[in-house]
Formats: sequence, structure tokens, C-alpha cells
Amino acid sequence: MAASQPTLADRICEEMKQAIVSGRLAQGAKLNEPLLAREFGISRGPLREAIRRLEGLGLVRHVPHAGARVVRHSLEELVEIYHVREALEGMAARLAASAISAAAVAELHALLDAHEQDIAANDGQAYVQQEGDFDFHYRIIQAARNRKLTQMLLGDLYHPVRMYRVQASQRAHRPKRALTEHRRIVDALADRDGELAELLMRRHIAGARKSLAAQLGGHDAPPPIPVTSTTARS
Amino acid sequence: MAASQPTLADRICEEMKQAIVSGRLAQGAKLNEPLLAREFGISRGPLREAIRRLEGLGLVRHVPHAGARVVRHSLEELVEIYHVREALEGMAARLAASAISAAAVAELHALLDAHEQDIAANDGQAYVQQEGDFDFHYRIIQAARNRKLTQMLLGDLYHPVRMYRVQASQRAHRPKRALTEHRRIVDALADRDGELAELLMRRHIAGARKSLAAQLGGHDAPPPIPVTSTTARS
DNA sequence: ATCGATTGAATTGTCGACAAATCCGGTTCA
DNA sequence: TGAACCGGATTTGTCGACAATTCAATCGAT
Repeated sequence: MAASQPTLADRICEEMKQAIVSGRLAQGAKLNEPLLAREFGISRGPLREAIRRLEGLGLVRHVPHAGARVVRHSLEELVEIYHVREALEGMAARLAASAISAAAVAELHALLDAHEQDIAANDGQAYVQQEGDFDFHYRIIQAARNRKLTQMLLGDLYHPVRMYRVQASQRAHRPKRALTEHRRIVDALADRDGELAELLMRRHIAGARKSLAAQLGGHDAPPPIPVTSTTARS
Repeated sequence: MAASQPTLADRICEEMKQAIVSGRLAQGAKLNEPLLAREFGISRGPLREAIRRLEGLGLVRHVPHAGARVVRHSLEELVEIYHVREALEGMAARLAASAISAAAVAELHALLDAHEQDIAANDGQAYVQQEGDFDFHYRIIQAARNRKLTQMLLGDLYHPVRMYRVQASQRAHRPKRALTEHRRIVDALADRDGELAELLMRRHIAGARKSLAAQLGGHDAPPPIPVTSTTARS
């Protein structure tokens, strides 16, 4: 009994979530209910429920009689999010140090070896490195074995991060440096040193945040102003 | 342009949120759509949207063809939540140290003075002390001026804490000790010492968590098994 | 007498239609 | 020429009804 019978609203919610995070639904795009309902081939009822759930996920902003729009994340907001990430993932690393299994540590080592290969092979392949970065953080969060923490981090907070990466085609910053930092974190986990693991993880994320904050002078308002474009393909 | 015309779903969502947090809708209670719709005097459409939003808030759990129930928080889960609180509120204290205004610091001092009065006056009035505790933490979170942090803490994480307090009629633990800790935190804020403020806040919350975890041997499954009882008052 | 299947009722999921509010364009007046 | 006003059209909010699924109790069989 995995998911039994996923309801329409659930399916649509998942689809729209993918569309938003991947950028297929542009930031600031208006969610036209009749149009979307036709596109998905469903009625407006389940669609509205899906939108309400996306609103709860923080992916959509809804004003009473004006409709729902995909949220727009400014760089300032992303910096704020990185502060939260720092706190939460720091705690995740601390908890993981106590809860992680030896096998999981070994897997993390293997993962980092693969990343090292990737970096050595193609230094410009920012995408796989970014994916790898997500993978690393993902596993440590899981290893913390704290449901609320996992839910907040993976269920809510990571969406804007992914969105921004897509939007800005952000290149991995300092891949080699990041790899080294990752290794040290895993070492701390292997030593069951929660305090150190937290410290290193926080430094790691704070570094990324500062790198983001450094861009804040350049352009505060994101350049493109996408207004329509839902799944505009027909 | 305050809230213009709050939609039915929004109003009901808010009402149900209050009902759940206050315990009027018991934990584990089933949300019967036709019944609730009749009670609120609305149709099932907006009600379902409200429920979907409550689900996103983590107050309700929904299984596809079986209906929605108010979530039940075990003590283990509450301990997990306190780990998240420790991380998040620690960061809030750190950020508040940089962002807080002198006036806000003065208000915090005044607030703590009032708390001291309360404790001296009636040592058994656990309720007002708990409310005061919430008030203190609430203000510091606000002072951090980080929207995402505020949203996660005040919008999501605090609901289970309040629910548990209501459920267990939990008395304020160590009110005098807590007051002292609060004072030290405010002192750190006044000194603009973010590092210390974070450390103290984390200790403060970790202490409460340990106090909670100490109860874990007593009773894991909450004694009462409320099943029906929606707004059962009429 | 207990366990299982079957039937019925209740509840959830989905749909289409109506009412109210908002947005957009044209028109008119200063 | 510019701005405010007005009307139509679109869109959101709400409702009641139908279909599909689940749950419960009854009935029957071993």
C-alpha cells in the first residue's frame, strides 16, 4: 500500500511543483484556473486544492480576489533562506553524527570520490556538480533522522534554492573548495563529532551565503519580467 | 489594503487552526466534511481548500480516500521539534543581535520585569508564565527580521508546541530559571553580541528539550484516545 | 461460535454551473 | 492631450449534485 490511489489534486500539485521548481512555470507567472484546468484536463475543484497546497509549500502566493502567482525570489530572500539553511543543516549535521550508520558514512565517502572524478574530468560541468551538492546535503539531512527537520529542509526550504539555481543558471561556486569542505564534514561524522560536524556545515553554508550576498549590489530586481507563459506550448 | 475580502476558505482555515491549536478539535479527530460544512454553514468546496491548507501547515494529515484527521504529536516528535527550535531560534537570536532596535531592547526589559512580577505574585499561575514565554520568544523571532525564519517558526513550528501545551496542561518548567536565562539573552542582544545570544538561546531551548525528553520513559502513547468530538458544544 | 464474504450506507473525489468581484478597453469630458 | 468614468468580459469564489471508493454491519458458512 504505497500511495494507494493518488488523488487528482495530489497529482496536479506534484506536476505543478515540478513545473515551478524547474522553471517551466516562470516566477511571477499568473495561474489562470480555467486555462490550467483545461491544460491538465481536469476540473477547477482539484486544481484549486492543488494551488492551495502549493501556497502552503511557499511556491505560490495567493491574493483573495486577484488569483495566484508563482512566487518571485529576490536575492535578499535567498540570503535569508541561507541563514535558515545554515541553522537547520548545522543541526542536521550534529544529529547525523549521532545517528548515522557506518554504511551510510561509507556511501558518503564513495559519493565524494565520484564528485572528485567529476570535477577532475570536466571542470565546467557545473550542473552535475550542483546536483552532486544537493545529493550530499540531502543524504546528511536524511541521516539526522528527524522528521520535522527533514520536512522543513527538503519539503519547503530547498524549493526556492533549486528555483534560483535554475533561474540564474548559477554555476557551482568553488567546486574544489566545496569538495574539501564536504570531506571534512564526513570525517567529523565518521568520528561521531557532532559539534565539529555542525561547525563545519555552518561554515560551509555561510560561505555560500556570503558568496550570494556579494552579488547583492549588482542587480536587486531580477532582470527578466515574465508575466504570462504558463505551460505555453500548444 | 489590509485583507480586502477574506475568502470563506481563509476564514474557515483560520477558525479551524484556532480550534486545533486550542484543543477544541482533539488530536486524532476525524474531519468529517459534510458535518463540518454544515456546522460552519458553508459548502464543501471552501472547506476542502481550508483543509488542504491546514495539511500544508502540518496541523492535519490527509489520506487519499480515508479523510483528514488532526495530527497527533507524540513526545518523540515534540523532542524532534525542539531540536529544530534550538537551531532556528538560536539563529534568530544571532540575527536579532544585529537587527534589533534600542527601543525593542527596552521593551524586552520591560516584558521581563512584568514576568518577574507575575512569578513573584502567583507562583502557580503556570498559564500566564507560558504565555509570557511565548511572548518573549515571539519578539526575538520578530526582531531577527528574517521573513523565512519568522514564517517557519511562527507559521509552522509553534503550532505543535502550543498544541502539546494545551494537551498536557504542561506547567512552566523552572520559571525563575527561565527568567534568568531570558535576561541574559536580552543582555547579549543589548551588547549586540550575536554569538553569545545564539549560544544562550540554544542552551535555553536545549534545556527545555531535555526536560521533555526526560518524560519519555513515562508514557509514550498519550492516554486519551479522542476519536469523534468535532466542535461538539451545541 | 468465529471467521469470511457480501451488501448497504456513508464519505470522499470530481464535476459543471451560477454569483460576485476584478480587470481591461472604449468613451467622454476638462 | 490627458485623465477619469463606465461597460463588457474575464476570472475568482461558491454551491449543489453525481460517481467512485471505503467502511461497517449483517448474513452465511465451516
